[in-house]
Amino acid sequence: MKRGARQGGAVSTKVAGKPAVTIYEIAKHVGVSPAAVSSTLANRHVERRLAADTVKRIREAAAALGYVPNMAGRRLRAHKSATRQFDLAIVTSFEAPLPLVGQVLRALQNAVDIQTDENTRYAVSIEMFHAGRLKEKPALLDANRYHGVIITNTLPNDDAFLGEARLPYPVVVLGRRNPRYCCVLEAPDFVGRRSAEVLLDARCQRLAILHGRQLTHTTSDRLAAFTRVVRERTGEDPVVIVSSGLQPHDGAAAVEAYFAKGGKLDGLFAVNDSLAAGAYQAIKVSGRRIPDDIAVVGVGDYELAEFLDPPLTTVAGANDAMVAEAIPMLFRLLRGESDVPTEVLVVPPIFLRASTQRGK
Amino acid sequence: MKRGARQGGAVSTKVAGKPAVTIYEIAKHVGVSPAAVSSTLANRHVERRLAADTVKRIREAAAALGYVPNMAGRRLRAHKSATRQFDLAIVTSFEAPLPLVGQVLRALQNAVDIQTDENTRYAVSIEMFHAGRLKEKPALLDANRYHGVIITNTLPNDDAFLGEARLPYPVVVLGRRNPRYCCVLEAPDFVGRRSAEVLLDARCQRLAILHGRQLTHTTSDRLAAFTRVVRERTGEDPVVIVSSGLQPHDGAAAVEAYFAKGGKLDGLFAVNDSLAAGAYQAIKVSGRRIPDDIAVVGVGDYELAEFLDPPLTTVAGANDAMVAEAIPMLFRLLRGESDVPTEVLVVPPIFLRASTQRGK
DNA sequence: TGACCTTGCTAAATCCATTTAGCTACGGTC
DNA sequence: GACCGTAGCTAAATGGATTTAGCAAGGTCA
Repeated sequence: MKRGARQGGAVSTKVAGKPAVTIYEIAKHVGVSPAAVSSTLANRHVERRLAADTVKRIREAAAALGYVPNMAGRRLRAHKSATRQFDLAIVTSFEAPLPLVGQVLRALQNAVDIQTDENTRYAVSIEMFHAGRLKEKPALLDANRYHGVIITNTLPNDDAFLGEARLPYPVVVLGRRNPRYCCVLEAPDFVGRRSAEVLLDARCQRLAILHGRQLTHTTSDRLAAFTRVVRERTGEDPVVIVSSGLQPHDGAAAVEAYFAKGGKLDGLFAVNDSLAAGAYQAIKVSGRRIPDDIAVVGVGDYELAEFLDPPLTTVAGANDAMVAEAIPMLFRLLRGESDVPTEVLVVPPIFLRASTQRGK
Repeated sequence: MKRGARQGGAVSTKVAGKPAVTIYEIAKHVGVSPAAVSSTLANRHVERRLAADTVKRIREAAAALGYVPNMAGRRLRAHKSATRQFDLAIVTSFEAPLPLVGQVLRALQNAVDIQTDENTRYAVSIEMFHAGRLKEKPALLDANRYHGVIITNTLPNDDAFLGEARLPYPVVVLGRRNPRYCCVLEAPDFVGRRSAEVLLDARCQRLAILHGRQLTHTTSDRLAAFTRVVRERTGEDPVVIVSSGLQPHDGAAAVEAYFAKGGKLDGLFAVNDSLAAGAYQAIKVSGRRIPDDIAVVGVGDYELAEFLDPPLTTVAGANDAMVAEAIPMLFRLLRGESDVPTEVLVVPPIFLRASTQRGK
C-alpha cells in the first residue's frame, strides 16, 4: 500500500536496446493483421466489426508487450495537408523565477491563439534545463522537434554552448547578447545605474547589492553597472551580499548573516524581487525600518512587489517589454523574413514606491 | 519602422485550404529530386555534394513557397526504434495562479528527468485554455498529440466538457473530482473548515471570506465549508467579498470597496494568497492592523506568504502534496497499470503565522 | 583503350499508424 | 442453384522527410 513506491520506475519495463513495440509486432504476436491492431487500439473495433475475442487478445498483447504508440506516426497519418503545424518551445532553466517564465508563456500563448486558424496550428512546449547545464539537453540540436524557440535564463556556460552549437531552427534569446542569434535584452547598464541613482538620490551613503551565487548575463550586468556608479559617486565600492539561491529565504538568510557579523548599510539593491522580499524580512526582524534606516530597490519581476510593506520601488522589470519584442521577432523568423534585427534593446520602466521615499 | 506592425499576421501567407508545401513540391518547382531538397534543407548539401547553384535555387524556392517542415514526418524518420518517446502535457487555464502551474511543471520535469534514459524520452508541454472554455480546444480530443496529461484549474464548465468528452489517453485531474478520470484533490471541507476554526480560535467575531468571481471546484468547496462552520459556531453567515479577478490588486480593490461602504470585519479568509496580499494592503491603508484589528488566513499557494508583513497564516497549499500524488499516478496510467486509484484525497498542511496571532 | 576517380544527382526503402476497398466463408432466401 | 447479406478479417496505399545505394557523365592516369 506504500504510495508512490513506484515513483522511480521507468514507464517501460522493456530491456534496454530492444526495438520499440509497434502494431506490427503486436499483430504478429496475436496472429492478425496490423489493421486489426490499429482498429482495436483506436477503439474503432466495433465499427470495423472485429470479434470481441480478437479485440481482447490484441489488448492483452499490447499491454503485455508494453506498447507505446508512436505519435509521430499517428500525427503524420492524421495530418490534414491543408494545416501547417508549428511546434514552439520556451527553453528556460529550472532555477529561473517563475513569473518570468510565466510571462513568456502567457504572451506566447496569446500570440499563438491569435494566429491559430483552420490552416495554422501551434503547440507551445516548455523545455527546462538545470542552470548552466544546457548542453545536457542534446535533443535541442535535433531539427525534428521545434520550428522555433525562445531561450531565456541561461548562465554563461549555457551561452557558450549556444554560441558553438548553432541550433537548426529560429531562435530568439531573451536577456543576453549572443552573436549567433536574435537577442532581446535590457539596455545595458541601465538597471544597475538607475538603481544606484535612486538610492543615492534618497541620500543613502552605504550601499549594498544583493544577488545570488550564480550570475546570469543580466544580473552580472546589473552588478557591474551598480558598482561602477556607486564608486563614481561615492568613491567607495558597494557592499556585495551573496545569497545561495534566489528564493526569498535565501535573501533573508544572506542579509541576516550580513547583519550578524556587524555589517552596516542604508541602501540595498536586490537584483530580483524574491531576494528583495527576503531582505525585507531580515531588515524588519533586525529592528530596522524601511526606508528610513534602509532604502530598498528591487526589480519588478514579481507582481507582488507593489504589495510588500512598504511597497517596493522597482527598476527594471523590463520583462514584459522584452517579451513583447521577442515574440513578434520569433514569428518573423518563422516566416523566413530576412530583415529581422539581431539585437533589440529594451529600456525598463521605473516604479518609485515607498521603499525609497525617505523623509528628507 | 513601426515595430510589431506585423504582430497579427499569420506566419504563413498561403491562401486558406491550399495543401501545405512539401519537399516534393519544392523539388518539382526547382526540377530536382526530393532527396536533393531534403539534403539542402537539412544542411547536408556539402557532404551530399550538391552544386552550390542547386542549393541556392532550392533555398530560394523553399522560401518563396513558404515551406514549413512537417515535424511528424521528420520525427518519424529520425526515430530510433529503440527509444520510446512520451509526450506529456499540463493542461491549465490562463487565469490560474502561476505558482500552481509552476509547481506542476517543475515536479513533472523532475520526474521526467529521472526517468529519461537512452531508451525513454519525454517532452513536456503546456496547453493553456481560457477558464471555462476548455471545449474550444478540440485538439485535446485527438489521440495523436499526447501520451498523457495532467489537467488543472478547470471551471465547472470545463469539468462538464471533460466528463462528456472522455479524452483518449491517460489523464490525471488535479483539484477536482471527475468520475471519468483519476483525480487528486484536497480533502473536501478541510480548508474551509480549518480556516474558519483558526479565525474563530483567534476570537474573531465578524468573519469574511474573499474570493474571485469565478469559483473553481476547489474554491467553491472552500467557500461552502467556511460558511457552514462559521454559521454553526457563530449563528451568523460570514460576509462574502467578491473580487473581480485573482490578482493582488483585485483583492485590494474588493476589500477597499467593502470598507468604503462601511463594512466591518475582524477575521478574513482569502481563498488564495494573491488575494490575501491585496487584502493586506487595503487593510493597512485603511489604518487597521493585522492581526489585532483583522486576522487574516490565506492559502499557501504563494512562496511569498511567509514574507508578507506580518507573515501570513496559511491553511491548504496542498498543491505540493497533490502534485506529489498526481505525477506517479500519471506514470502508472502510462504504464497501463490497472489498479490505479481513481481518487486520492490530500490533507493540506497548516502554517500558523503572525497574521492570526492576536494578543489575547 | 581501359581502369579508376570525382562530381552531381536520383530511385527507392524506411520510419509507424490509419483507413479504404475488398476478400472469404458462412448462412439464409427464393 | 443462384443470389444476397453479413461477420470478420486483410492488403495496400497513404502521410512527409531522410538516407543508402548507386547511376551517369566527365576527367585523369598509365
